[in-house]
Amino acid sequence: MLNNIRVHRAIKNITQAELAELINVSRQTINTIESGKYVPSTILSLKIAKVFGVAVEQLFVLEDID
Amino acid sequence: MLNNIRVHRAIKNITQAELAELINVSRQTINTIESGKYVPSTILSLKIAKVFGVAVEQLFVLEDID
DNA sequence: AAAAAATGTAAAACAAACTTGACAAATAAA
DNA sequence: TTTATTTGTCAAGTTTGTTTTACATTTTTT
Repeated sequence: MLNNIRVHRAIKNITQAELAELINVSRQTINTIESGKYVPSTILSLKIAKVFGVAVEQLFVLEDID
Repeated sequence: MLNNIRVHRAIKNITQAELAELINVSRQTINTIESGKYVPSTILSLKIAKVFGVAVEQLFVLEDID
């Protein structure tokens, strides 16, 4: 599972803390998601995608083949 | 959080068990997601959306205002 | 180069998602 | 109207996501 949060944060020029605040989660949640430690819930994915104005599919990409 | 899984299942004419098998989860997982008991992980959302050929946003809709 | 801001990381605790197994209720088919 | 298929639900257990607190490291600004 890959994600492009860092890229979209860069495009919008906001910090992890700012993104966290926008969707009401802790900064560590953003940090750990962004660094691929875990995949967020669908609710968070939708909220993050909404902030960036993109589809969930553009932010999170399935990679494992099963 | 609303979802349209049942509708898309109807369109594709597949059972809960068949959908479950397609994405390698238990039938109960599909059943409970479909009936709104909990929201799936982003990984499952992406897989389900892929099966139906729609975006995650078309399948799961945020409704609570925060 | 020093100070400030941003990011990485870790542990403990809790919440939410998911599984299995098993059975009841409803719907469809024979 | 009996049988088969599909769907609903419950409980217990495991795994994964999320929070909080706290500190270390890296990057940016002055």
